[in-house]
This record gives sequence, structure tokens and C-alpha cells, in this order.
Amino acid sequence: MAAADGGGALLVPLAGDGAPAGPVLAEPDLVEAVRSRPEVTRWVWRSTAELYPRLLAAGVRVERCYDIECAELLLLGHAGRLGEPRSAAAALARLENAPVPPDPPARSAEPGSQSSLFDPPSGPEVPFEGLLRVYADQVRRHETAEHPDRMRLLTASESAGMLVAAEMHRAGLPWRADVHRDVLHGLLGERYAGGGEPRRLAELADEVSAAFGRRVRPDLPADVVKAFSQAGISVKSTRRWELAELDHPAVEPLIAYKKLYRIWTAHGWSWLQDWVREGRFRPEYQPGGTVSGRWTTNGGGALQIPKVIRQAVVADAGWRLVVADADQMEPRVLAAISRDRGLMEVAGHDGDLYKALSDRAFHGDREHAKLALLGAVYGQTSGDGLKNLAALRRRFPLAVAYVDDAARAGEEGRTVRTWLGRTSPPVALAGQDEEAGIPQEGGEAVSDGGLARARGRFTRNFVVQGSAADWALLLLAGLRRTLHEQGLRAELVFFQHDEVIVHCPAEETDAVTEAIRAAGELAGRIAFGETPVRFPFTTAVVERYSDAK
DNA sequence: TAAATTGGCGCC
DNA sequence: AAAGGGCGCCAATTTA
Repeated sequence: MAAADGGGALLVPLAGDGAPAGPVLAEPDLVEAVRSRPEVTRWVWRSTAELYPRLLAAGVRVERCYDIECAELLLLGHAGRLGEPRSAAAALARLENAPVPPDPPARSAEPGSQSSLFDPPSGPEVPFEGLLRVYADQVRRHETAEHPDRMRLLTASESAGMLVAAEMHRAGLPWRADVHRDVLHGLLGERYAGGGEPRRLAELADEVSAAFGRRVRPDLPADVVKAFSQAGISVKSTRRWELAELDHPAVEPLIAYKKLYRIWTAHGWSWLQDWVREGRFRPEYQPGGTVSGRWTTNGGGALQIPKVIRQAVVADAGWRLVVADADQMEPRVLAAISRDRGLMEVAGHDGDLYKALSDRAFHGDREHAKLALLGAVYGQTSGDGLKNLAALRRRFPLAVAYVDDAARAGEEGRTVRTWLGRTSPPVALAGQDEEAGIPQEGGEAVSDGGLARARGRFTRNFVVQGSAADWALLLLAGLRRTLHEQGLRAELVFFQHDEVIVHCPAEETDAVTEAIRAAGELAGRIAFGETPVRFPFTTAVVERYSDAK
């Protein structure tokens, strides 16, 4: 156990039950305290986000950690109490029946911040003795979880994710600002001084206006809807797929404008200025940032980089990017968690899963098979996917029952869990923004039927998306470990749900590719136990991210 | 005037 | 082809 105390630290060895196993040591310097103890294989601390950047800045890596505030969030969730404060101070207050302090508001990331050195602590300070009490209590609460072994694994892998997040922030994604500028110029044309629209956008806006015969601002949905209305065309929204159906000369420039406008505002010159420093893009990753366990990033839009902008992600000279994308995650994860024999068999090969699926149940119609499966996972309510769901249910009854059960739980206001035990928010929390009620279309009852179904779709998807996130955490933890153990110079530099990028010297690409493959398979076994399900990747070794897939 | 919401679209 | 799940970001608009 370590706790920062200004620049110094308090340390104590811990026994398996979470109790102190020796005297508390006061060390004058956290960095030296950790650096001088390579024999420690796991550090228990309040917050990785607060402590680890300081260690990394001094060149100190730790093997494993236990993040008390991450654990608190997972344990609260497991107890159906998501939404209660998760800081160590709050956890201690609950133990002492004292008033529970609210969590500090989430701060937004500082663009270009190199580390969290000057960030305020993530929660109120807690006395060392209090931190010890909280940890011992958490050890106990893991024992009382529905599946203690899985819950411990979840906390361990989430903690590993925090280490990876801090290390990836430090490493940064290689980013060529000059290439980015070239791409922007090619797409958007000249950039006018004064922050106005670049040339190409101005031209497209003029084309839209010309097509309507009056000035129309393409970025204002209300204006566009009105313009179509005046042209005798009724549209409900200006979404692209709706506009694409219309026969009107404004449609083409309008759609082109929207696409470019998005790039200009979200990943244009200002973004480049704000977020790229010294050839690196350093987003602040937040493991477990979503309720399902998927990561988010705080600022910079790192998980929504448009494909066309990925040309700017270029490996250093003599280095390569190993881009690995997990193949068909949802069906593979569904097979593993439902233990459906047929689906496990389909997912038991590295080849095209949807082809295997269609050969078994859809007369070789790959597209229908894919839509049916995704429809089952997402809770599709209409269209061809629904029709094909019946075929899916006949052939893969346990798999469909698994997501149907999750949907029913949601509709009835119950929570669901991922395979490792991350738990969906209780209804009380989810219902906050829905109290006003959503008007029902058609003649259907205006009860909360729509809300219940929406919640069912959420929990249906939660068990699959969240269990995939469980797997992804183990993948990252395993890959991080292997890259280090093999003494490679390779660095994990990007992670996006089911995709990783490793930046490495050209001569290490084979080792890295193999490390990723092995980490994926191991993650499958550790997360889901022994199943026939395989977890293959499509891997590309490239110099530019955009050249992958 | 600041905070919250909305519409749209980028990614998975 | 359309529509199901999860997000973040931006600009504009509405609300407090």
C-alpha cells in the first residue's frame, strides 16, 4: 500500500486479507520509495490517475496495482448503488456512518497537458489509516460478490487499464502535424484569416443557397428544414440518410458540406493547435468511462478520429504501427458468455464468422446472418433483421435467450452484469432524464412502455458490449505485460474498444504481432474460462494508420 | 450570463 | 436500406 503525502509517501506491506502486515513507513519521496522496491509486485493506492503520472515522469514503471477508487466504483455498481460517491473519502465515510462527501466534479482535460502533475487530487484527502480501512473492507466486499473470483479479476484488470491509460497518455500517438495540414488543405481548401469558413465550405454553402434560390446556412438544421419546406419538400430532420433520399439539387452539396464541416470543427486546424505537441497526440484516457466499461477520452475526441484524418498518424522513422482489430467481437463474446454450443462452434474458428453463421442457419446469406445477429445484440425492433431473428433463435437458442433475458431484466427494472460483474445502473439513475416522458408514435399506449423497451435494449446490449470491454481490459493488461517482459521498445499508443495500435521499431513487428495474438487468446481464456471460442485479430503493419484495413 | 439541451455526425 | 446499443464534440438554442 502506498499513499502520496505531498511529495512523500506512506507505505505499509499488506496481507492477503487486506490487513497491514508490518509497520507504516514514512518515505520522503514517493518516486524513490517505489523505485527502490522492485520486489513489490502490486501497489495498492487510492488513485492511479493521481499517482502514476508522477512515477512515469521519473521513469518508474510498476508491474501491477490496485486502484481503490476504481474498485469502489465497481463494488458500488455491483451492489446496485451506482451513482453514490466513489471517492476513498466517501467510502470511508460510509464505513464510519459519517456524512458522505460528494465526488468532486469531473474536470475537463487540458489540451496538450503532458502529465497530471499539477492536477488537483481526484478526491478529498483521506488519512492513511482510513485508506487502510477502506481497502480491507473492499477485500471483504469482493468475497461477497456474486462471483468473487470474477469480481477480483474485474478490479485487477480495471486497475491494469488505469496503468495502460497513463502510459499511453505519456507515450502519445505519433502525429504528423504537417501531414494533417496537408489533408485539411486538400479537403477544405484555403483557410481564411479571422476564423471564417475555409474556401471549400464557403463554396458548398453557396451551392446550397443557389439550389434553394435564397441564402441558406447548411449548418443550421432549422434553416435547412425550412428551405426544403418552402421548396415543397417535407423533411423531419436533416440527417444524412434522410436527405440522401430526396431529389433536389441542394442535397449533394449539403451532404458534402456536413461531412467537411464536421472535420473542420472537430479535427481541423484548431484541434491540431490544441492537441498535438512535439509530434504526439496525447488524449486523456478514462478506463471505465462508460457504464458498460468501454473507455472514453476526456477532450480531443481520440475515439472518434475520422478515417481521413488518420493519414496524419505516422510512425517515426524506422518504426512501424502495428494496428490490430479484433474480428467480430460481439458474436464471439456472445458465444462465450451464453455458452451456446452452436454459436461457440461458429466462433471457434479464425475465419469469417458471419460466413460460418450463414452456412449454418441462413442458407449461405452472409448479410442476412450478420444483420440478424447484430439486430439481436442491439435490440432491433423492425426490418429484415427482425425476421431473421427467428432463424437465429432456432439455431442458437441459448445465445438469443441470453440477450433476451438481459432485455427482460431491463424492461422489468432490474440490473444486469457483464461476465466479470460490471453492473448496469439502477433504474432510478437511468430514469432521470426520462421523467418528462417521450411521446409515443401511433396509437400505442403512452405508458412507460416505450421507456421500458428502451431500457431493455440498453441492458440487452450492455451484457455483450460490457463483456467485450471485460475482455479488452484483459487483452491490454496481457499485452502490456508481454511487451515489457520481452524487453521490446514497442509501446502501446492507442486503444479504441476492440482495436490497439503498438508503435515499435520495424524489426519488432513480428514479435508484436504475435504478442497481440497471444494476448487476445489468453484474455479469452482468463475472462470466460475454457471455451472453443477464438478471439482473432486482423493485424496490419503500416507506417500510416490510414493504410490499415 | 451561464448551464443544460438539441441536432447532427464522427468512431466502435 | 434502415435501425437497434455505447460514447464525445461542436454550434446553436433554450432554460435557469
